[in-house]
Amino acid sequence: MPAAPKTTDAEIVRAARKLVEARGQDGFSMNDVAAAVGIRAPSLYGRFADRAALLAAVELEVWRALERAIARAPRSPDPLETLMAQCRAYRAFAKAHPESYALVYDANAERTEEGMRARAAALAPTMPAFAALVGEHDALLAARTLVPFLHGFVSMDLSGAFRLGGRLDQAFEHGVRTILSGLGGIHARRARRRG
Amino acid sequence: MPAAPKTTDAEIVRAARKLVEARGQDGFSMNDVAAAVGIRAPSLYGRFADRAALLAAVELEVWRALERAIARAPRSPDPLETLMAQCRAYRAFAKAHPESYALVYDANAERTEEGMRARAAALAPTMPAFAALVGEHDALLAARTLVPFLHGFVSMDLSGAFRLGGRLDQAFEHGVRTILSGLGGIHARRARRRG
DNA sequence: GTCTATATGGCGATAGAC
DNA sequence: GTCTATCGCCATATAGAC
Repeated sequence: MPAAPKTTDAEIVRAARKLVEARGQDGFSMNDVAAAVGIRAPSLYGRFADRAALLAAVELEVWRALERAIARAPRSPDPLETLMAQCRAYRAFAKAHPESYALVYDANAERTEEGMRARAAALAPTMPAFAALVGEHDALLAARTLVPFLHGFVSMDLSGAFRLGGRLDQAFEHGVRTILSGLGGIHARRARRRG
Repeated sequence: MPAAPKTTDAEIVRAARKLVEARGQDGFSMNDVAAAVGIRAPSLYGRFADRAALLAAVELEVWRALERAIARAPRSPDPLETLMAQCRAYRAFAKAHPESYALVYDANAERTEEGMRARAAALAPTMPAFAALVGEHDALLAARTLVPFLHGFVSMDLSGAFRLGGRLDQAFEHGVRTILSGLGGIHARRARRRG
């Protein structure tokens, strides 16, 4: 009779994510994770191939959490206000879970197809507002301008690159509005050209 | 009579940077650095307090290299074209030295006053073009919108977040132009209001 | 300033019993 | 599925001689 399970994969991933958020993706060992769920390190290898596989599972959880955070942002009849609220939700998530956020954008992580899909899904809730603002035709292009700004802003913030003090919020709002304004202008010109 | 120096601090930093670029900031040990300059690991501690101090010295070198890369970008009578060229230089630098770039924006690194100054200096060569485009008064605000986009774009690129293939260059140019257009629009409106 | 020697301890991962 | 035991490795950092 085989040994009875003392835990579940989900609980292990949850524990690993907690450790990542507390001390960073290099700040925990397989031993730590095992101890957190009441088993020994070697037992983890029966469930996850290696440390990288466990970390990849954590990454998926983080993308899903970000997706929920964006989806929960308040909607408005004005797509611009909806997008602003979603941008704020994005930034708030990164500020609340800086290590998780750093994990999913780590340049040295191996890119899995599943991870890429989870990332796209996380940003999907913004697409209707983009479409309403600049039209279906330019929605993707618009996202490809605004999202890098979002990521850049929060990641510069997390890395301590800003010295703006209380004006950070203003700078963020200003940046988002500037970009949406630029997008709107281009959209208007294109629409005129298209007649 | 004390032992003669076999190397210099500058050579050590250069070797460390080469190792960072080859294998990432966690991909080398004090032993590796020492071996690369022909000494033993313990000898490094006579020159740098610890590993973090050596890494901080590498960071300074990277900022200076980025500054040179931006300063070398071709200028044009049109500030918009000057800024485009500087943005391309920024992106090219990050693509050419991805691990160095990741190092200087690492969220977990300790922020030194010297590092912050080096970062500001690296971006200083863009300020005249910003001022020419949107006026002295809005130059800083403009940089605080465009630079996060730059950083976000290249860092998403480096982390494999894009699946655009050859259209990456287009997306980059489009993003920069959209932002500059948004900035220009806001500047024009403000100038009208001011008088 | 550099050396040898070493303290000290962690890590990921595997073997094989139960 | 979990365990104990262990391999094999490499790390940062210090002590003290030259």
